[in-house]
Amino acid sequence: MVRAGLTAAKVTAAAAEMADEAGLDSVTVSALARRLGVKDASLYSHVKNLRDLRVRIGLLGSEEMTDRIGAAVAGRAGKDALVAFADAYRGYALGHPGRYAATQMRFEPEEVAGSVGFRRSIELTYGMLRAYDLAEPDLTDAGRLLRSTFHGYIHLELGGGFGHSRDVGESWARSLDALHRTLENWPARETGSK
Amino acid sequence: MVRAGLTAAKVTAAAAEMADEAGLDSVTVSALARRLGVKDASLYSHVKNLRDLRVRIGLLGSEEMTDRIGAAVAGRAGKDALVAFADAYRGYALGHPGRYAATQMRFEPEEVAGSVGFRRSIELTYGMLRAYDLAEPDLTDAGRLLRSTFHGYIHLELGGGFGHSRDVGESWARSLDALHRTLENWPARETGSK
DNA sequence: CCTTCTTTCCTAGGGCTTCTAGGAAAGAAG
DNA sequence: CTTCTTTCCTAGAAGCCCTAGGAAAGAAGG
Repeated sequence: MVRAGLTAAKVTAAAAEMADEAGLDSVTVSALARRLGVKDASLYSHVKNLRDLRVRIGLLGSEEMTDRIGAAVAGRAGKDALVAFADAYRGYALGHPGRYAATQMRFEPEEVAGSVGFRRSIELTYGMLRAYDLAEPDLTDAGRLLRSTFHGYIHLELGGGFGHSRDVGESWARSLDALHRTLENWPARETGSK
Repeated sequence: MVRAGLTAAKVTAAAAEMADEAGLDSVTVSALARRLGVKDASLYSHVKNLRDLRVRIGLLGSEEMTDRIGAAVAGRAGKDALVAFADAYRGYALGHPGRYAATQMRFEPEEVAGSVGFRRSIELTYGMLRAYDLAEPDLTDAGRLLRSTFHGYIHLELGGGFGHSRDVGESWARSLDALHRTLENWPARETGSK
């Protein structure tokens, strides 16, 4: 019997490739076993179940993604940092759609407990926002707006939700421009203005 | 043999309820058959397959949602219209998370061909943006930014992506305020400003 | 009323999936 | 060379999607 020499990390890496190629939903235990030249049951030595497999893809993706974003924003501030953050975010998501989708699962607290990706993601966001000189709760509100916009854009773009007429990259750049101005002129509390 | 008296519409309605209660992924042919007191195979007289069932939920959702949004924005303009649109959007999505998720599927052209929901959704968006006096391609860019933000916000909120500290409704209201200002002061082309 | 047609629902079954139990053998550790 | 751990296996239960072919309920027509 020639062994395949699998480990949890190798299994996860193969699953992540599959996810990017064919979509997260098509990552199944049996399809992955076929790809690895192994029987279904053998994978259960490395991974608890299907859910666990997908969670591992998500944790891997969040770490890779925050690595890239961290490198992109290093030494930048203000609009430079915003654009670098956003482009690294979008670039990773478009290049690794399956991994990205896995980062958006609804995780249980114990599933993300030992992972650094998600914590670092929050730190990076707040670090980038520092230049805009906001105080809580505006900081939280602005962070939520940014995350929502980034995620929503990518989700719609990956889902084919945008028509083909106008280049999405250009729309994206213009939206970042608009967001930068929004952050610079963040509305004061209790604005009565219309 | 006592008949259940099913039709495609009744099957879809039951499926939509299931989706809202337990998530779109848990809408399966066999689970739906159990709920309706019928054998799996019987549902295939009303629905082509699982995909078709979920598409029907999405089309139903898009029509219900645009009905609500249309009623909300009627007679309003400017920021009033924006807030009415956004609140109706968020209200429907939070109240019907399964239906909403189904509206975000990747549809094939022939699947949405006979449906009015998606077309009306575009019309409503452009109608609401009319007050901001934008010309193409700014109109498209602004529309994409709005859709992304709305969808991203709801997706993160439904996915438990926001912490519990700050009230999401308040963040939402502040973000709408910020978006309104963004639309009012939409950046001119080729801004060199930082 | 009685025949015919259409639609709804059924049984039976194939094929794919997840996952468990229990065992064999490869490779590491003593 | 023996012992232990880990990897991988076979076997099988249970659930899912979907098709084929048939029965019966209800509608439509004579």
